Amino acid sequence: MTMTGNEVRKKFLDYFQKHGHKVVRSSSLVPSDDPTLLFTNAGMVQFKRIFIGEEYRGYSRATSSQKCVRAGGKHNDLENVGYTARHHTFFEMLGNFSFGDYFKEKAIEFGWDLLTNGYGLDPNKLWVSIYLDDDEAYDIWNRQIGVPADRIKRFGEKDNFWAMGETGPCGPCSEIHLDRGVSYGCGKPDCTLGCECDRFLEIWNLVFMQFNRDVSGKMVPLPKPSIDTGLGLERMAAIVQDVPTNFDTDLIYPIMNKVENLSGKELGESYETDVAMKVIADHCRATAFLIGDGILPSNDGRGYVLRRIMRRAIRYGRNIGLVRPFLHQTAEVVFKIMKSAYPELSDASAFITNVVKNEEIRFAETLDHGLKILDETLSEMTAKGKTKVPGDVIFKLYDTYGFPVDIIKDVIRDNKALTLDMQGFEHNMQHQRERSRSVAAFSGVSDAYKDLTAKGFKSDFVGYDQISANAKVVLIVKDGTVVSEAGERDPVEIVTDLTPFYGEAGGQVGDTGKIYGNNNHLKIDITDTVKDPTGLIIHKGVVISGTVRKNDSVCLKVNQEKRINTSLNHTATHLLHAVLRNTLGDHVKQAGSRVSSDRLRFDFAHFTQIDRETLENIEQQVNDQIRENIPLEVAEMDAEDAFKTGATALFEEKYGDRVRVVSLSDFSNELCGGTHTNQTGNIGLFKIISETSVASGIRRIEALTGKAALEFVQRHERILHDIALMVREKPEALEQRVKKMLDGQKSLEKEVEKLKSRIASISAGIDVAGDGIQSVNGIKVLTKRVSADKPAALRELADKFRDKLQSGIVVLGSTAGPKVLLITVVSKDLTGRYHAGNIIKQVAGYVGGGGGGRPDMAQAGGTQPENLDMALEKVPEIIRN
RNA sequence: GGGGAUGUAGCUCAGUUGGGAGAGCGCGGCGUUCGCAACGCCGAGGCCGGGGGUUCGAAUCCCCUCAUCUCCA
Repeated sequence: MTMTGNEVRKKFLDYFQKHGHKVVRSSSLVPSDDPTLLFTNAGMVQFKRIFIGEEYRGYSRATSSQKCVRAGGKHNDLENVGYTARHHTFFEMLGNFSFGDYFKEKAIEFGWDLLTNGYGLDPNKLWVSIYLDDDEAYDIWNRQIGVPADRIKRFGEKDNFWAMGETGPCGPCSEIHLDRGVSYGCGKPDCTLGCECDRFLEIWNLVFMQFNRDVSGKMVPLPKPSIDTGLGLERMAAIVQDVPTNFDTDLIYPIMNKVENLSGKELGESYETDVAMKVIADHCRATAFLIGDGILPSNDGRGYVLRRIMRRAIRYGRNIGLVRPFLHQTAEVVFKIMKSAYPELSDASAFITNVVKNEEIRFAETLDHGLKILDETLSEMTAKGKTKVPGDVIFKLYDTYGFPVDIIKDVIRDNKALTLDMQGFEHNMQHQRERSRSVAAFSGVSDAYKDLTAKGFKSDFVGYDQISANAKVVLIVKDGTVVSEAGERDPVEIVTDLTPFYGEAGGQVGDTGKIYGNNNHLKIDITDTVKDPTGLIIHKGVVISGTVRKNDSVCLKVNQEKRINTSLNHTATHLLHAVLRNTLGDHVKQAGSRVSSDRLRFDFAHFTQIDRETLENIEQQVNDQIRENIPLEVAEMDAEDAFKTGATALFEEKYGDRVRVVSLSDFSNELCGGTHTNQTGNIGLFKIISETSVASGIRRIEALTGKAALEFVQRHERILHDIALMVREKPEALEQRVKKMLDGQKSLEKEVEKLKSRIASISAGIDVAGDGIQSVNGIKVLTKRVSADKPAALRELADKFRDKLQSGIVVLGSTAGPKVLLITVVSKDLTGRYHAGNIIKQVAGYVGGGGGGRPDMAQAGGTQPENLDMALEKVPEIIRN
């Protein structure tokens, strides 16, 4: 009986649930409270704060199957994928966790029991590694479990000691390995556990967290040792299904199958084909899940890593003849495989497919453009007889145009005469890396709050149905440190046991207001309220009068007007979100929002600009719902239940076990912790004020509600009214009127230009009666002062004179305000002997300017109008020389 | 966060130490044709992304800004 990958996952979670573990949903691939980490890369990431004592949850045993991505950042497996049996950018990590509950003994027991009895592995094929001096673990393995001494190996810090970072919790670990038999091995006589070959497969890592390493490197025993384990799902599936690589399991193989169909190639055909198929299979899993978690391809941060993964897959696709967009098709196989474990992924399939296809098209454009530039560069080189493509040229193609180096290599491969200066390229890359290295500053939770959060303290938010409340001051922080009291003009951060103040979260800004105490002798002005990742609500403000002390009883009052306006905007945001999905399609995903008292901003995934008509339609629909005066309903329920009801959830939000679902009839249904108005009618009016782009594939709508919306409309109406008055026309007819005026203006401008040049011609005496013409060196030379206000007018005149002269030189001058305009035209037959530019330079010298131009036409100017006549008189002399 | 590139006609793009804004496709008219395609002739269409500066003069040089593409972290 073989187990499917989904069954392997289920068996693991069921086993630990049976043993008192809480089954926890996989957290998002975007770590919710750790900006230093690019992606969730291990099962313990979502429990990190619990391990270091900054957070407390209602359970001490947990188990999960965690989505993980290792690409970019510290753990980067990207370049290895495709060439090995087990490297992935995306994988699932099964794990069981103990937070100060059981320790080594139980962890080892569970692990062994599940592997041998649960998954049915042969105990005689299992090997164990432990940390050098961890005799405790040795005893458990050897005496209690009964693993013979010759199958227990001790390894050093590199292999069997785990640490979260330079400092923090750490401890020895123990790994369970499987001997797959000599057929997988290298065949060397000394082949044993630890050998580089494929015979021994590491399957399960049990981490015994028992120390805390401080900055000096000293290791202090933790009060409550913990357990963190990790078992790769794909690897386990490969073992259970008895297949050589993870790629052969039912979790991944169907994707490669699809690639075979699309490309017409077959696995096993050649090494290159196999690599390409593995790369595509792996990368489209990562792609699907990353986009599913709200990341979009972009040019920095997480989005950039996603783009690199996608483009790598596309590149390998080209190697097996997949030149048309294909990645979105293979991604559909991922939805199918993962549907039972991750239903939300296939729910978002239309959106994900769209994003992928869009990126494929974009990359194709980049490649086309790059190929064109590459061709030009290469033909230029061969023309000059060069054979080595310089490193900086390769770098420029890559850096500026995003043209992949391997494709340059492909092109060169066909052209044997050329070589690439890869060393020079690497040198440039290195330089770029050094130049752009910058510290990613992360202002985490201040140390001042750690003691409080470690106790599991959470501020009690009572602001959903009241805007003032009495409470006790629990913590006062001044300049980042805990203080027992704060006086007048002190900037403070205050935590109370309960509060009606909403802390900034989910796009809604924090409340402002006042805190009173001590019979109103104490007054604190609160300018912002934030919510830290563990649930503390922190009031930020300044003490206006009196002194605030710890344990004081105070009264907190939220600024009512701002709160109400914010609530209106928040409810309107939900309406807008629902209308957008109904109107534009299910691919519309919220990508961010900001709800404040004076406006609302909503960012969402959509590929094109929304035309005027649709926008108006959206605005109308939102207002329709407002007039329906729908009562707002709020329900608290288990997160699992909420997802089942199909409530819209955001990717980046971290949801607890209990969630709040905000519904407006059956029109809108969203997970939301924000404050709302209780009837949609309160919103009054909803008015969109702009629709713009924020990033590729993301649009932003800004809108107003209530009074602000009305004021906006009135302001615009007033402007319209004033303009109508100005042009004496009804507002309804303004458009026609203004268009007519603009058209009229344009034709008038043209008419003026025409007339000006006619006047200039006439006043210049264009018929060349001999007036002003001299013979110099046997050439007809015309110098004349004319009136022209622009260089173009002067040019036109000069051309006319030249045409009349047929052969000769024309020098014209004019004054325009404080400046002088000059022009010289030499007829074509004389350009060999006279250069207009040289002549004009000398003439311009007399009027305090300079100039130049082509041999047959040159322009100049100057700043001394009083010298113009004198300058023109000098012309014959200049030409003579 | 730090670099590089691009922005010119409806579209794709030229524009060479700063000196008359262009081509191809598309569009309109006329001609050829029974009609269409094709072809020929003529024509309309541009704050050269926006703002500031240097200069007698800026699509071109400098600074700022916006948008798009791209690399690195």
